[in-house]
Amino acid sequence: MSNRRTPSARERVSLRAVAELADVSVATVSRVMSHSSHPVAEETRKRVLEAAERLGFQPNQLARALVTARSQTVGVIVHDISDPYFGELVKGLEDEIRADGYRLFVASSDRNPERELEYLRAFDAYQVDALVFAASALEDADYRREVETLVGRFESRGGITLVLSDHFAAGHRVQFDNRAATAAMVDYLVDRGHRRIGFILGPPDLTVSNHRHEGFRRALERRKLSYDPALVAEGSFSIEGGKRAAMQIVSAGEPTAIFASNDLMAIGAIRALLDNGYRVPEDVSVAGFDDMLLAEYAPVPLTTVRVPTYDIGREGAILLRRILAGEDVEDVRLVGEIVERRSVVAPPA
Amino acid sequence: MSNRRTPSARERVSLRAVAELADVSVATVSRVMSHSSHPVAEETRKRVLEAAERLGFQPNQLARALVTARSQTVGVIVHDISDPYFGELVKGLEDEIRADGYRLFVASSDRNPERELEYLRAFDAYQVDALVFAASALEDADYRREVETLVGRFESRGGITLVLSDHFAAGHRVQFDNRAATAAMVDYLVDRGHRRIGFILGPPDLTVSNHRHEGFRRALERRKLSYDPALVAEGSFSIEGGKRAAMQIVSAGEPTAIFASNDLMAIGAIRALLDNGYRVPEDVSVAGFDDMLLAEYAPVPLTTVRVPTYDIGREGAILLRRILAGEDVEDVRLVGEIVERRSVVAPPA
DNA sequence: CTGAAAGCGCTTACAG
DNA sequence: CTGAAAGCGCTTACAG
Repeated sequence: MSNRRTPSARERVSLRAVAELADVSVATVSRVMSHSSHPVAEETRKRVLEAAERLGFQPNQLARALVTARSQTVGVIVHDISDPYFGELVKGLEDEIRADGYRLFVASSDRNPERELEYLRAFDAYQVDALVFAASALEDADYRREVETLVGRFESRGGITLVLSDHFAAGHRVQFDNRAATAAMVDYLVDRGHRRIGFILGPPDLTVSNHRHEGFRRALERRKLSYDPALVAEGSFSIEGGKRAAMQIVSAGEPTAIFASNDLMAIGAIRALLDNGYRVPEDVSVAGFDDMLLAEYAPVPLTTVRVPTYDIGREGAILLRRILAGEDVEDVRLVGEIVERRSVVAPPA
Repeated sequence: MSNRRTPSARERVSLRAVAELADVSVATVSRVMSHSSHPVAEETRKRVLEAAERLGFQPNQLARALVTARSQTVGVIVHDISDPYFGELVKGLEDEIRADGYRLFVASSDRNPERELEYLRAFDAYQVDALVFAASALEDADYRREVETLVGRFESRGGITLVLSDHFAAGHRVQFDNRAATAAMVDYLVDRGHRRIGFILGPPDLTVSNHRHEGFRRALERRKLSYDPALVAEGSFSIEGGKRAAMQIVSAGEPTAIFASNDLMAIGAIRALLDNGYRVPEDVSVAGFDDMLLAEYAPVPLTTVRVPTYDIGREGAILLRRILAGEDVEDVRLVGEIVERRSVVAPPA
């Protein structure tokens, strides 16, 4: 009488249990639970539903995915999920794709090629229906080669790939022209009278950093301003990096404005400048890039380039839905705009 | 000669293909690919590995999970992945659990009971090995009942549940005492001479909001200060909410300090106060809660309660690893501390 | 409208 | 050390 059944017995309620209780075949249960178009008598359907309810039946998606070859999952690669840029993008993606029944794997590469590749392989192994590159490409030859063959295999299996960043991977894309947006901010600064403009670079091994850098150089050229290496420093897209880079530029180059290629670095720059006795924007103007949620609440409200992060995610999800529905789609192009706040004014006389 | 094989043919490389190429059974291939302890001759292993390499074989995790009843995935529920609080927590979790081969599903409930339940059911359907409640419980009777039965079913199936927030769900937990930490900040304020302290509440349907509110009331009581409803307003854990609440409190209650129950609201409060001609902290002090990355870079560097968000995630992952390894574990307790910056001083004379 | 059966891609006793 | 076979929990032609 004792021990016939341990209390910790793993009870997995399967189609079969429901079928037995409802006294029908598993095929029939499957049809009603998966909302198949195959006809089922109303009375039968009711019995099945009741049995499923009573047993607390939850169809096993792994089994379903295995046979249908559709997992209803998507894998998204970000650099760092604690970076608000990626949080907002993923939120946009999730908000839009949720209703279609897709679930998200999210993975932070930490800009480490090995790590990103490991995640890409894992996503492939989990048979995600789509691979999303929310993170910029890394500039590394081995990485490039590996990504190309992985994505190639993935697509030959019927997977779809979506690029939401400056990444070389072949696939559908939501484009944001980082070069043009960077150049637009340089124009804005020059138009206000700045001639000595410092620039804080992102990590050099990121494609997006290089694109923004190119935008900066080209705009300078177009405006007949020379590119002075003393005015350029690396800030690794972080607050601390922004602080260091700003102090370096200010002590070596006497800029009237500093343009940080993301908001985190701009915020660091403002803080460092303020703490070292510079007035912002009176002594030196500071501009950012991204317009993250908190840009408005920086030590000085930040004038920056708005990247529609949430919408990039959202438009990506819309694209995905249409592709999965078999539609022919075109890439989407999103543009930036300059948000004027208080961190930029004309240079001191 | 044409059309024998469309270029888009879905080529899924399976164990069987590798077995054929290596001229062994699928059992043998399985053993080498899954690093089984079952012995395989060195020469055979080599042949299998080569064949797998040549074909670009990637084991199908869905199939593996189906038979082993271990998916190597965990599902985490947050309120909003674009909120840095959750981003940091998820990062801590991911950084630590990654090496064990676990992958993360992440889902934002938007504090909507239906939505959270939908995600919980989905995670169950995907056979996650663990369910992680990173988000506080919602105060809703139906929600409570449903969560309890879902979690019950999940655990009876052998799933493990991990609670990293103020949530009633039964399971292993990493605890942070929100009541005590809130009370500590009240003590800090009172010790500096404040008697009229405003309080900005989080959303009332969140357990964590209520716990912080309780901490506030109790500390007041302990310090023999009365609870004045004119000094309390709701701010929904958002910047905008913090702005509104701060102005409401300041115009109705003449506080010398405002304690916002999260940093986002504190930042909103500071900005609103500043923009309305109040000096912070000279006219009114402002304290926050969380110590998010950007708290130091608020319009006035924020004095706040540090919640070890990243570590909560990290400790959760460590707990998870030990549980999955079959160890007996105890809940973890993490404590807050007050981080003094520039937004709090003694009240004006 | 219903069901028996094959099969998705793996793992794992069991036998040799 | 190797393999044949059953089975994980589903779906889906196929037959009736």
